[in-house]
Amino acid sequence: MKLTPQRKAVFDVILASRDHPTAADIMEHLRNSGQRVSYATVYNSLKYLTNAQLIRELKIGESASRYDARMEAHHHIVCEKCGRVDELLTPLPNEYWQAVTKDTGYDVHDIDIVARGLCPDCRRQP
Amino acid sequence: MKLTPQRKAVFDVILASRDHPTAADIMEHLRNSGQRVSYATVYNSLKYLTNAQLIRELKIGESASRYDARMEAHHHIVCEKCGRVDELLTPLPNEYWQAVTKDTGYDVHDIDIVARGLCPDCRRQP
DNA sequence: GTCATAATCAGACTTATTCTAAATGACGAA
DNA sequence: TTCGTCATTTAGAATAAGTCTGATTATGAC
Repeated sequence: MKLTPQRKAVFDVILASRDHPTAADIMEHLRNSGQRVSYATVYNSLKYLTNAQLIRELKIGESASRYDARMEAHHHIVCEKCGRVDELLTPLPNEYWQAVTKDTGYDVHDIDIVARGLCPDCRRQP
Repeated sequence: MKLTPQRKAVFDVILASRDHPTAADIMEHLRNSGQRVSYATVYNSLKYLTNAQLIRELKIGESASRYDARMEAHHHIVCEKCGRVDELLTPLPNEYWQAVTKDTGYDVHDIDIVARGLCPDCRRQP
């Protein structure tokens, strides 16, 4: 009694979407495809899926969190013009981790990167 | 008619605080020091100061934005236990910028890093 | 089938932030 | 000075994202 139909439905929406949908996007998608879900369930599902490591939550400085079903280590890049969020697969060099540990004295668990700029499409149209 | 007394007061609070205060922290600080300000003014001031490049806004995945009066290029590291936010001065190597540009096709304007881990104080007390 | 527990639901609530409309203040022109 | 204009401040209403509540509805174990 874990991956309920609602949770699976939420997961499927995230998997299918190539963008990184927000809770509201997911709600809209589910409603449009004729499923009746409550907001509480969507958020519950997102939390469950995050704990289950099936998705991850992205907080990239917008008001609403986005969700990503790609679980391999990666970062994100946001277009400042059209708002689209792409995967950023460029890995951070190991020396950077080491330098952070050394410079801050922290036990570093995780380093998150959000780049910003103009996406290829928006570069073309000024 | 620009850097009004209220805006200066907000700026001074951020300058004086070694932590990175939220709007609510700033409000509290001002009220405690006997100044009557409205929330709208605090937010207006924060926006003005940000535009004037006197402070910057930090969105590090918490619900509330924090504000930082240190303007030189730098990043942040958050303690997962006590929540404190420290400066992360370790610069990102130039090759990383180049690699991001190459890998994504974006015109990269800015790369933001938020590291997470255990601060030196919290490492000591398990 | 019965029971305990977990998940769902609608809607109320909270928190951070923005908006609104009225009041205040600063400055330049007459 | 007095006026008019326009930016700023204010209190409180409005919004947006997310969480909580209490009642209802599955689900699986027995």
